[in-house]
Order: sequence, then C-alpha cells, then structure tokens
Amino acid sequence: MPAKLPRSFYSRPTLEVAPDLLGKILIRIKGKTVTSGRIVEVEAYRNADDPASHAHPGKTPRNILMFGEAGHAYVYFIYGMYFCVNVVTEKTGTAGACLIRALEPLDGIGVMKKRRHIEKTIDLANGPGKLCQSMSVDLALNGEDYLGNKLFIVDDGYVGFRIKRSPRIGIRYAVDKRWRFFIQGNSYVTRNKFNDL
DNA sequence: GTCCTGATGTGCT
DNA sequence: GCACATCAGGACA
Repeated sequence: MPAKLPRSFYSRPTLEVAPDLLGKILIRIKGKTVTSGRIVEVEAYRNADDPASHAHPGKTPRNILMFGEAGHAYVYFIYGMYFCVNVVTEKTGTAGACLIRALEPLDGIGVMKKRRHIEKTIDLANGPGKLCQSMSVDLALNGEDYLGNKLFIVDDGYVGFRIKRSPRIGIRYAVDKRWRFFIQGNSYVTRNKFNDL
C-alpha cells in the first residue's frame, strides 16, 4: 500500500496543504469494509482572520479541533442531516482546516452505492455531504487521527493534473478569497458556475 | 440544462 | 429565532 501522508504534511499553512491534497487518496476502513476515493476538490478555512471559517469566533466546543494538532479529522453536522469532513492543518494552537468536497470513487464502489441508495457512480461523492454518506463518515470520526487505521490519506504518486481555484461554495462571507481548489476537467468535481472561468 | 424550495438539528445571538 | 462550509426533487425550458 502507498505510504500515508506524514504529520509534517498537515502541519503547514492551510493554503499550502489544500492544493497538495488534490490527487491523494482518502481511505476509509470500517470493520472489513474498505472504501476509497481520489481527492479532486477541497476548500481551505483558516482562523479568526477568515470570516467564513468556523474558527472565526474563536475557540468553541464545536471548533476546538481546528486549533488542535494537525492531521486529525474535524467532522461537523450541517443543515440538520449532513456531515462534512475536514483535515486539520497548521501548527497546534493555530486554527486551520481543509474541507474535502469531492472524491473520485476507487475502491468499494458497490458499498458506496448501497450506502447512498443510488446506482450512478458519478453522484457517489461529488459533494461534501455525499462523500461522508458513501464513506460512512459521521461524528464518531470527529477528532480521528489521519495517521490511524480508520480514516487516512495516502499518496500513490498521481501527478500530471492541472489545479484550478475559485471562490468557496455555499458561504456568504469572504467570497473574494479564492480558496476552493479542484482538479481541472475531472468529472467528479462538484458542478457550479465557477468551474469554467 | 436552469432555478427554487423543503427537509432537518445544532449552535449561535 | 435564525443562519447554516447541503442535497434531492420538482417546475420550467
């Protein structure tokens, strides 16, 4: 199996980590069930200087993990029915996280289809709520270490793609900050008006 | 294809 | 109360 990304990969400035996550493989192991997908879209969220970030108000029980050690998972519940999963970045004490927004499914596609109750592979993980559903990520994984064995990220040397950036999706503040990164031309990137600019 | 809306729980003001 | 780092399904074209 390709090597897991080391702690030092994550404990860097969020805006460096976010584009570097593209092309890596997120693996979820639940019991004997393995699902994985290539990361094709992420967004960067920073500290109090970022009005759209959960860390903007300062430390709260909900966002405390964003201030903690890099390389852990920050999972939150949104809109009453969905989860979103982040990778914590920056040095301990500095808030930062990258939201994983879309995956290109690789292993366990049959399982993912069952979990999502759909048949089309294209819709399995092209959105933050969708990928949590198909990878079985919920609050039980909040704080999980990406260097552990339940949820982790590996580098298989995938290169040769082009990275594009755009404003972040679904936020009202700081739309001038172009902190959404995605792989140009990949079919599994979420569809929106910024993709072809 | 586009636009609009309802579902739904938690954490803030 | 109300906003929210969302999604599915409908109306319309």
